Amino acid sequence: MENQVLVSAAWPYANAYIHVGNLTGAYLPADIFARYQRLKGRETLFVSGTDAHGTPITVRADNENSTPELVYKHFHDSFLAMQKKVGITYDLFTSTHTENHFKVSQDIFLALESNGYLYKATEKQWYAVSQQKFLPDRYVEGTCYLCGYENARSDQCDKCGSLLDPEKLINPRSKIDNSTPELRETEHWYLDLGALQEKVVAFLKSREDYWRPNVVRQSLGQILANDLHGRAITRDLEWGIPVPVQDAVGKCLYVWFEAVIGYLSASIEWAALRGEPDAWKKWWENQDCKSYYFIGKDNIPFHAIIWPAQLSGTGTRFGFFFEGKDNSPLVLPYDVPSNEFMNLEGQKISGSRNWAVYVNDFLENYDPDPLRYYLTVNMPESQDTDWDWEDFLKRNNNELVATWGNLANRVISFANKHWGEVPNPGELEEMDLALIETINKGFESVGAEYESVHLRAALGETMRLASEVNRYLDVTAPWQLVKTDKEAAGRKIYTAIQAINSLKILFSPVLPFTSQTLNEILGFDSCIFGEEVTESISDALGDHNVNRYDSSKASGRWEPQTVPVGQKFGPIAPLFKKLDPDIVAAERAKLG
RNA sequence: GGCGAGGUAGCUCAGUGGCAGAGCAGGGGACUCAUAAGCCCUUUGUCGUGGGUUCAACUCCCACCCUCGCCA
Repeated sequence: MENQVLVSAAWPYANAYIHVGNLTGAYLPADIFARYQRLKGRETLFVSGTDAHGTPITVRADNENSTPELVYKHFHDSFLAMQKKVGITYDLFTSTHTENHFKVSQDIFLALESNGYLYKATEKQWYAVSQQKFLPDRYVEGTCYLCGYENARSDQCDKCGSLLDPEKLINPRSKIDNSTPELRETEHWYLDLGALQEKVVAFLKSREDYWRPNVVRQSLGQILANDLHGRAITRDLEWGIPVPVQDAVGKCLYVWFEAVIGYLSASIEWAALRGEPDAWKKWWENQDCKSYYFIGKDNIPFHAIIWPAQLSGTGTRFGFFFEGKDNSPLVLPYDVPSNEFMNLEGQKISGSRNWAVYVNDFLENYDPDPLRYYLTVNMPESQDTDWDWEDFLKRNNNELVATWGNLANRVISFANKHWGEVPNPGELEEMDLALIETINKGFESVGAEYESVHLRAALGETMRLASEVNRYLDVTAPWQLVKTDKEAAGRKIYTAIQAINSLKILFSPVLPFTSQTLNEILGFDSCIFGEEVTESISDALGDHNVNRYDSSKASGRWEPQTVPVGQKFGPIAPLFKKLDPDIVAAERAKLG
């Protein structure tokens, strides 16, 4: 079986904090999937980073009297902190504002150009004479030529919702100094998507049978209905990656073009940081490697159409520019398991209306595993779902605490009270062997769900197995047996402990923190997973902080587990907290 | 306007050409190791609307309505 798996998650944009919808849309499913792959023993590379460039960041910097670099770093650092707290274990989480990413992006540009997939064209853009520079569309406001709204952006009217042709805007004015801009011609590079259409369609069709229908059907339908057309990949901007051509003064790569290249550049940076600069090729030049892109539905066209087009168009020329010799073709996405959206209390999540639950805020008051549990059990895998505080409370108290946390607690407390260690079972009986067999089979049944990226189903199956153990206890009633036949009672408790010990691994992709706690309660000093570490890296662009996954102590394996007879327990404590119903009203009051 | 997703139990959501499902909520019961948790039993549905294909449609086809997204 193939052994390399590339797991990647969408690159968060550096002008907003991460909320629960972002987390469940892309970062959490990617992490759960990566953890599962690591437990399976596959060589897993899980990368992402901050999307640092583009106009919205420049706008924010101007509004805050700051600089784009400071704005991006502020949010980037908040992402790094969030990831550690909620347990998103990237092998590398970097940013697009690195020397490495600049070079890789520029080399992809050059490779596409060398293969004939770029062309130049002239268009008209608003130019601020007062500042002697071109203005991005959203820097220009004026009167909407469709509805007459006076504060429309040049590319979109917020009043009537229409996308606008910037050139037709009435009474244009610069948002910077209210001066009147003029239209000037400017030359830009275009990616010739039309010439790549055939490759993209073939790519999508070859994956049609196993991709989620909302991803592949929309993409194919869109292309077949409208055909792909050339798309500008450069802008007149200062904050971004310079176009690697002599006469391209003041021009940068458009963010949509360079951000997706981050998947490749982050893999290359990861290899370099590891001291094995060619190691990334095991994932990118190895056609047996399966690459998964976890994204929200807003990102589907970029990952299902444009990124495959960029990779196809690059062919073997990237290596030529990057290191002086042609590369083997780069691996196209194996799957793009896009999620839909999570709403909040029935309404769309919106930062500007304060209708959001931010991950960092949530973790001030609650633990990460209950968050991961609720977001997984309610993950928008096939349609939009809703975050509802009352539902969160109930699922925490009635499912996570009651079924799984209580199971672990009741068994271990009972064992500790009567034996003070894992009891000797004597000879196991049919019922005991049957339970162990049921749980052991879980590594296949739950694993099968993970293999096909059905995370909700995987968790549901795991919970069902936990219920099996609760049922076993109820039937065997060791609390009665212990009064008459202590060895028989020990046999039941020994069996339940073995089951719980395996469930610890089965739950661990979703609940890594409490699985580790349980590991220690059961008397082990090993670590199931590695650890996320923040480091500062210096390059020609300055410093950037990254998160890296240190797997040196990770020893968890996706296989049936055994606790030795006589093993002493660690400090015993409940895995989860039961929450007070009052939090529902309190949390709802914070919204809006 | 074009493309696509969704409309299933009070709630959140699975599912499928062959007797409508899970969890939660509601009702009843036996137990007591455990975070008053767990276990057993149990009620509820015009499967968006109207047609069609079929021995059989929630499922396939057509039209329509509603919600959401993408593109123009």
